[in-house]
Amino acid sequence: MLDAGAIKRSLKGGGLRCTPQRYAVMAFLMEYHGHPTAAEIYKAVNLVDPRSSRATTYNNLRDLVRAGLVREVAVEGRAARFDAKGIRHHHFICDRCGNVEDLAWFDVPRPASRTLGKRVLRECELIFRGLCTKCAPRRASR
Amino acid sequence: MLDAGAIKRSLKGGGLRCTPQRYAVMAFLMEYHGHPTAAEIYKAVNLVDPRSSRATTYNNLRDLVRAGLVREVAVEGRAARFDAKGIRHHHFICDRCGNVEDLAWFDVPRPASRTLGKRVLRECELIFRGLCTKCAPRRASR
DNA sequence: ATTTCATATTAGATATATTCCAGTTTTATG
DNA sequence: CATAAAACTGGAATATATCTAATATGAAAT
Ligand SMILES: [Mn+2]
Ligand SMILES: [Mn+2]
Ligand SMILES: [Zn+2]
Ligand SMILES: [Zn+2]
Repeated sequence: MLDAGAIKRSLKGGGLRCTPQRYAVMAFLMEYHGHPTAAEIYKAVNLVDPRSSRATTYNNLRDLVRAGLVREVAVEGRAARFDAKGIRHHHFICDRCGNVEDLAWFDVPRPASRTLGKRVLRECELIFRGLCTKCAPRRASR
Repeated sequence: MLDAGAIKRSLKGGGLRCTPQRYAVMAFLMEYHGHPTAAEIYKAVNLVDPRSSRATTYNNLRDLVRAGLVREVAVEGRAARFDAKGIRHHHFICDRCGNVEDLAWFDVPRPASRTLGKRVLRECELIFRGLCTKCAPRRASR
């Protein structure tokens, strides 16, 4: 479905104006199941009107990440990838093709408060690495 | 101390020739306690002879990561950072200054093999985020 | 409905990070 | 020492992301 009112409200909640360009980025991330790069998002939202510039796409992604609505996943050597922070989940990143996949959430033990010291903990991110379903067999058979 | 023979052996073990440039990168990462960028490593190893080119520094870091001797930490929007894979540990990355800090290792539960499916799991990486000791107080008092 | 202005958008330039290239040098082996 | 695979080099090229400054717009207040 994709409730337009809900998106609008969540933008407002994050202190962000609801502009067509920003709405388009958020809506795209919410309905697209995957982890697109900024370039892919830019392209996708521009398939439909109105046109959004590259700078605006980057600006909006930055703002949405700051507002806690979107997560940015840094992948070594490649462009950053994004997903809407819907249900909590972990990630699996393929060594070979770089694909980012969702894994069901499970709780992660926090570090002992002694080891944290004066640091302020906001969140934790658990990334599993290896070969994805598509890459695993061909690597094994080589 | 930094055992030259040990470094040489670990390079050979990873199927890598021991060249002065590659040795310098590995030795630097082993004695330096921190998470330098490729540019910082390039600069550091060139303070002493022999001179290493930028391309070679990148090539060697890539090879060392592939050989499992070095870990690459991707930080969103910034240059990748590297550390020698000595003792297992987790990372804490500061939201504000981007600094990467080591946290004592503790075991992380693996995802159920049912959820992994045909994926081949190699390792897991746990990253904690928030404000580092230096950034925490000033943010709190603002 | 109109005014207002902080916020957002734009195209293009710029900055930063990383990889590629093709010719030369070096390492490790026998 | 001869050999061949691997590694090195500087510079060009590519990829990614941010900046700039002029213009436009959302939404709150009238
Ligand atoms: Mn995800
Ligand atoms: Mn580390
Ligand atoms: Zn894959
Ligand atoms: Zn900090």
